[in-house]
Amino acid sequence: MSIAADLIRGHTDAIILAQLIKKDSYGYEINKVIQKKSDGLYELKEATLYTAFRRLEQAGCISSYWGDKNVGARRRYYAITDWGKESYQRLRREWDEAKRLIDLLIEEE
Amino acid sequence: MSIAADLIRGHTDAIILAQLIKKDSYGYEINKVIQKKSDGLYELKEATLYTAFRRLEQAGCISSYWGDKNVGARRRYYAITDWGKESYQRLRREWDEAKRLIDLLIEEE
DNA sequence: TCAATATACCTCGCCTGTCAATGTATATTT
DNA sequence: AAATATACATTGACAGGCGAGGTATATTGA
Repeated sequence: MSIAADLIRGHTDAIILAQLIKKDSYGYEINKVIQKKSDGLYELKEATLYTAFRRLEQAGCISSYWGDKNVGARRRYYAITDWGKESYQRLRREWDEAKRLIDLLIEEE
Repeated sequence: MSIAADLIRGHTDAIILAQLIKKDSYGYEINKVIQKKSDGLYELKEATLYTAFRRLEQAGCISSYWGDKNVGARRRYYAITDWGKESYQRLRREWDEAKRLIDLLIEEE
């Protein structure tokens, strides 16, 4: 990973929710998709990822269930809730606003 | 302030340096300019602001000097260094990259 | 006149998100 | 049989942000 991770800080939840809107998924897979999407520039650290899952579940944004144990290592699948979808939309709006604001404030006048 | 401050996290230094590129300034003034520019949507908390000054001075990005005591309360002025200008340019490039990446990762496909 | 407000700086301690390190277990590949 | 990939999880430390508290001077308005 080469991008300044500090700048992505705070967007972890939105990134995860964005994946779960498409389909239920599990930690390892979500991270692989993110790495691929970002062309290897970014990845969620495992500790960060699983911390985020706990936080999102705690907040009622996602729910989890164990996948079929018959294939490979056990997987904990996550599904986005209605509240999670609302939260995702809110986070997107906040990102648009923050982006506009930061652009405004760091420009060289 | 109404914008999610967590999303601005990590941009404090860039925001301050952007102001100091234009002219030497001091904490209180910088904060007022930011509030005005953002139309009251954002302000740096004092603790955040002064912590950032220490950090930036420590890093050699800015230098400071006391202003004329004859008018009003004493002011500590800050000036951006050559290294600070380089850092600012780097932070801007990193922001452009981070922005692109976040847009990519939080989009609904 | 004098109380309130504005200007201006500073620090302490807590909170939160991130992450390196470490651990567990199974499946596949060599 | 060993190495690698898949998959999840926790602990402890770190860094940035910030609420709360403090100091001091200047201006304004009742």
